Amino acid sequence: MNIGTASEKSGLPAKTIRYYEDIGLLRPDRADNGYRDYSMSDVHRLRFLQRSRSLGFSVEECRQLLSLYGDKERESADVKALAETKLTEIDRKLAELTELRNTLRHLVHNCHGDNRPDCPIIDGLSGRLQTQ
Amino acid sequence: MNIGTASEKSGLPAKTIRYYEDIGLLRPDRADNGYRDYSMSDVHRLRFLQRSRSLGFSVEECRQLLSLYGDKERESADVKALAETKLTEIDRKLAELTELRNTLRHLVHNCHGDNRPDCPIIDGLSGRLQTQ
DNA sequence: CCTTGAACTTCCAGTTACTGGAAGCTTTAT
DNA sequence: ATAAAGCTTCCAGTAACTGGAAGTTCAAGG
Repeated sequence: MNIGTASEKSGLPAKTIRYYEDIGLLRPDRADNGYRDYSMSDVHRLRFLQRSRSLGFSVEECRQLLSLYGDKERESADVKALAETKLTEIDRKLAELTELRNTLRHLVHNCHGDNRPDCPIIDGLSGRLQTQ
Repeated sequence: MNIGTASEKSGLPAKTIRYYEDIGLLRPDRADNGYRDYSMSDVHRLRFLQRSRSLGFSVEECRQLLSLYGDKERESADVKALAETKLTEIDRKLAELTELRNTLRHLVHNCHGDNRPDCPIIDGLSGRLQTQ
């Protein structure tokens, strides 16, 4: 499929997809006319990139994560160690997102826009802090 | 407190904190010696920035979210509308993160590094796709 | 068959959000 | 008193796109 279709399916702009190719994150085929030709597997990679980038992982982290299923040479132990590391990070992100959601929910349901300086929302927005 | 302390408490590098001041995200006091002097409220803002940036919100989105408790002029309806919008986004991010975590968990517990091209992990890593 | 517009190509420049380093002033610790 | 650590500004560099120009290719209508 052409880059436009891959863009639709992955949720990434064509510009970004070409950039990801430039930096070696995927290598689509080329058709005879010179157009890039994306497989479903390419689209899977792109969609994965779209997601993990939007969740705050760096391109280099994404490159590592992609190697989890792309690199046949990789040892199982390596894969597991990397996945474990990322799992810890994901759990932290989940906890932070949940807290942020609770805070905003509270704001929507309980606050009236009077913005007192001691509004309990402030703590929630910034997360738990060591007091001092 | 000095920028070093604010950095520790917020989890942001001093460089980044100065940058956030440059682009108008906060305005710490200055001590007589010219050093920046951060209040707990400043630290709250910084910690909030650290979190929401690492969760994939842009600086401009963070600026909006910060206005939720920083801008006394803001109408309650505005605040609520913005918070609602962000809530939807957060829920989507939560769902995606959860899926990514499940996938990695599966990888750690069930895979053996043989990387078959039909490995069920591939689907999980890239999320649900409209098939064709 | 011709043309017109959308979609594709490469290349280069600009933007966002930092990040590193130089050069110099202030504070803290011996 | 002096050395190290921490602060200041400024300027340059990097990461990850993003926009636009200039040209090619394809699909549709006359």
